[in-house]
Amino acid sequence: MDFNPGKYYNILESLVSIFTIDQGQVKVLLLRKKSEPYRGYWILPGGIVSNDETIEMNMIDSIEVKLGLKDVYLEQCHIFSNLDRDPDDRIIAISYIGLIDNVSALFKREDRDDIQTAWFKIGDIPKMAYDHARILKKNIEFLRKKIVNSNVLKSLFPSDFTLPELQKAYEQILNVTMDRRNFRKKFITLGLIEDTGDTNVGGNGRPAKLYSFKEEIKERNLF
Amino acid sequence: MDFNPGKYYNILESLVSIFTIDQGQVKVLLLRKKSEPYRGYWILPGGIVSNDETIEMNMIDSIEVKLGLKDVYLEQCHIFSNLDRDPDDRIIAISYIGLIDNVSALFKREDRDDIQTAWFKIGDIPKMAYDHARILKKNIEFLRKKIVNSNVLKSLFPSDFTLPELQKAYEQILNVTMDRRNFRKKFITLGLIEDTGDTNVGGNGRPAKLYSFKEEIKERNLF
DNA sequence: AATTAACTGTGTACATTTAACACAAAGGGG
DNA sequence: CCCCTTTGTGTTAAATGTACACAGTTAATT
Repeated sequence: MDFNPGKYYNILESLVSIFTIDQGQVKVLLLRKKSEPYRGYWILPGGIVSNDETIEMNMIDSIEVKLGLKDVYLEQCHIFSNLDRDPDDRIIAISYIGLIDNVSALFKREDRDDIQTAWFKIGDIPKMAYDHARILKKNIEFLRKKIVNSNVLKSLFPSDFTLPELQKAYEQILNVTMDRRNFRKKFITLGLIEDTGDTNVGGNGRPAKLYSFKEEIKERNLF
Repeated sequence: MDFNPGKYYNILESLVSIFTIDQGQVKVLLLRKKSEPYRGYWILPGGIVSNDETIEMNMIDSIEVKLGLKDVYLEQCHIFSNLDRDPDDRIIAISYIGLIDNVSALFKREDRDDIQTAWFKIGDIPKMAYDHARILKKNIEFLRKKIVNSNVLKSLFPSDFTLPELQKAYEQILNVTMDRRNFRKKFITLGLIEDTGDTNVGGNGRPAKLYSFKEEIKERNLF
């Protein structure tokens, strides 16, 4: 390796698609760009990685400082290094998916002058800056594979969820419909969840039983 | 983003675990370190990423220049950014898996004074420098998932392979044994391979039929 | 109080897939 | 010609997935 100054110096940004369940809808958190270029377009939150921190550390910091969110479940997804990502600079993007339950999501910081955020349904994404639409798409694809190969959705449903709620999340992410009875059978016979003994309140019909995930998050074929 | 010089400048290296089939054995290509630190230990091949190339370009170049190999099937695996990876420098590693068929693998460049390479059985890895053992392990784990979710092993068996050969590759990578008849049935009923009409020669028992993969590489649940 | 609407919980029969298993076929070597 | 080795094929039982109908619980309506 020679020392041609700069040649081997790269700028890295971390980008995250944070998902949550809001009113039964799977949503992703986006940030509105306040300045040119792409003013008014939406972007994935993230930060520039310093050379004295890990990418994960940077990700956690960015999420906490800019969004006010803590305890986001993170998983590395993909690196984007095409030269034309940003017309001005050469920046390599490292994308993550993040999962946060609806209660923790309430602590999201209020919008300020310089930061405006919003949750969008994953089927209804606004116009996005740079190649962020592509990155988000890849991240959703990643999440899709993840939820059929692990109980990772535990992070969206930390405790006391109903099976119809869980099923709706699966249906939205996988973009399919499932049979209620078979869905229930699957999760119970796989031993993934347990009945808490309680039922929920305020629904429209018969109250649903409340469940919680038994095991920690780990890989396991579900579907 | 401020312009504190250097703060946001990162050094990236690409590292690849190139797999092939050699005499029925799944092997990975390693490079022997000729200088301190870790002299004599083995490392994954790779290169430092310049800021005028994509990581993939760098990977392809490194493989061609240092190893003399072309047409390696590549797939991104994981990023390692811990601060203690290398005691001297802060280098972020981006790992890939590479697959190359046994014929193309023959074109590997001869060893020179500064580069010594060798193929190692994946169950019999030598002592490795830095965190490369960990990275290789993660890459093998990645390959493992990959072969049950896609026909990616097509890159190791470009044409005219026998089913027992293919099965042995699966068994080594997954570290299991499988039933011959069920294995055959699986690949045939899934429509993944087709009979070429020929049989191989020089074996010990009954000559095996030769097959070839029908489809291009794509994701699909096999096991 | 009875009825209706909306939603949840449970069981059962059928189809499909996986898993286990035994024997015949083809070549090489004595 | 027999023996050894390895490959190719079919069949059966078990497990899993799929489709489907009805009963339970609550709130709203009459």
